[in-house]
Amino acid sequence: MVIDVLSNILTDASKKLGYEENLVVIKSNRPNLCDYQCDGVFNLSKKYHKNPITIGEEIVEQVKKIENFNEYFKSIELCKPGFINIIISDTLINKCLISMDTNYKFNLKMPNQKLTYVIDYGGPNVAKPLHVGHMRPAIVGESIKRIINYVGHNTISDVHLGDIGLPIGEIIYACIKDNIKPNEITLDYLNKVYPMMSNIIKEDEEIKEKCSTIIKSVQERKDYLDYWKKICEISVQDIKRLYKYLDVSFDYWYGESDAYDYIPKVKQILEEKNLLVDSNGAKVVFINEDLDKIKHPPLIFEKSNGAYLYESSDIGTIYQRTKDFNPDYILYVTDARQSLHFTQVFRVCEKSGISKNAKLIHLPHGTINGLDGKPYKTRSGETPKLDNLFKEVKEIFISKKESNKNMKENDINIIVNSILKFADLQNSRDKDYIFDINKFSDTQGKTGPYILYTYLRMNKIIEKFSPNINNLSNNIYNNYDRELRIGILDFHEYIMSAFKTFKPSIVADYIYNICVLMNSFYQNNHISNLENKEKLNDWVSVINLANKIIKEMLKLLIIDIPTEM
RNA sequence: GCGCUCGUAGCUCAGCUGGAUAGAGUGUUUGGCUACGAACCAAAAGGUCAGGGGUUCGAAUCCCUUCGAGCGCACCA
Repeated sequence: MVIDVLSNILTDASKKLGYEENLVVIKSNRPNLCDYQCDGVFNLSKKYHKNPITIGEEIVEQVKKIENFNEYFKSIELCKPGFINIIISDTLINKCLISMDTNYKFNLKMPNQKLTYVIDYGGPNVAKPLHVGHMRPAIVGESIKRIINYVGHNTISDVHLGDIGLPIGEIIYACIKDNIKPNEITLDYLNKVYPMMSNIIKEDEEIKEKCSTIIKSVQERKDYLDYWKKICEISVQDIKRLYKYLDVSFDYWYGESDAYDYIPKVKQILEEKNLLVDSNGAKVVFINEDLDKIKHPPLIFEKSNGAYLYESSDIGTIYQRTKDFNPDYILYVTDARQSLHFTQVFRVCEKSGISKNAKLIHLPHGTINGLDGKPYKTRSGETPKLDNLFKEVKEIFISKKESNKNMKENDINIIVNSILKFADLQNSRDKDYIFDINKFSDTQGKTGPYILYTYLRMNKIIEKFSPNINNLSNNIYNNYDRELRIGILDFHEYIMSAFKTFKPSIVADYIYNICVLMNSFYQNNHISNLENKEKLNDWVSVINLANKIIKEMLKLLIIDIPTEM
């Protein structure tokens, strides 16, 4: 908002001087010198073969000539090699604050055209119990979905269950061997049997072949369907329970199995386009383009035994999504290790026209590793379960303070959620990280509880005085005050940047910055016993606006606010 | 072998479409609750941005290269 205003003023000034280039203003990286800076003079200097100091001074002089200069600027000057340093006026700051507080979504500009984003995240396999590694794609995906919605676009979310792969075959095999009937299957049994089968299969090719045959009959809807349905039912129930705890929700609970209905159609399209090639008995699609510098391996569409793989079902899913939803984008939030897979799938869809107008984007997230730096593996059987994680963090939190023992159950759950989510979402989504229970139960410093604590302590004052932003005066009283007000104005850049990069960590950064500024302001200015009523209303209004923003931004990180803590 | 990702403070990480003196948290040291919530605030110390070269007015950021780490490469998902 402020950045746009300033950029426009500077660009206008340079155009008046005959320079054809947009000047971009950014937040200052030398806050002791100025609020905002413009580095564009160097480009102009190169383009017009003039000394940057000369050009910079021309532009500064031109800006000083504008009408109402004082409404926008406290000062503008050229520094050393050619930076334009800007200190904005208190009037501008306060005007922006009022317009943020009184407009929809803090005066965030809504897009001219509403686009549709299909977003695929979560993707748990119904055969395997949820472990701590499943939390990441779930909350990263959910957060990205909420950010896209917030900036004004449509989203359609699909959990895309892994419900028809080899692991299910393994479980059905085990059921038959253990003489367990479909209605006798329990969650405990499922949790136990998969790691066991997984180990057996590694050693025994013959059993693996049998499991493979079983799942093929399921894929063809020929046999074992009662087992399959029961396993899915039990597992999905538990997955829903855990997602509910995380407040992660989906518009569709489709699975890979739903894509199987579209595989014949997809196969037909690929055949018509002559893309399907026989290779060692399997049917594959070669995806290399002439211009490629690197060789991509072909995608296997159909196994030599006639069964399909998740490559095939993913293509089927894209066919279904473009047909049913006609999206502008399809986003996949999955582990970074799948990036080759998606390169292959996307290329096949683009080559064959199956993806229509939809842009296909893989948003990889890093792997969650154990303390040894290696990814958790379900098959080892040692992976910490999600349930245990919740329980452990909760216990640690309660033990932190005597008074925590008396907190309401719901408040504790909210805070535990904030601990987990803020710890996770403040990391760049595409980097691996080491899962450390101590890190995940921290309540001091850059953590969820710090944010919530800040919000609640500010809220006490706000409730006491019911501020009115429309009566905001033109004054700013000290540096703590000014830094807070300017910090709030960063809102639009942060939210748009989070949207453009699909990175929740940028939202987390903004929230944290505001909280730091508020705490600093709070601790260095005493508010509630001010005798100057105008000053009192000014300060409480600013805090109130900040708190309103924090509340909405926390929603984007799937974090609620407790009644007390 | 081919490819992808990465290497920033003791530890965990921001910053990467190039900008001025590289930032947080944590840990360490110190100060602050008879003023609105100390899960807080104020301050100090802590860096050859893995090494080397290049591009340029300017490089943690872009290019090349060496070293180191992780991951992926045909019928698992």
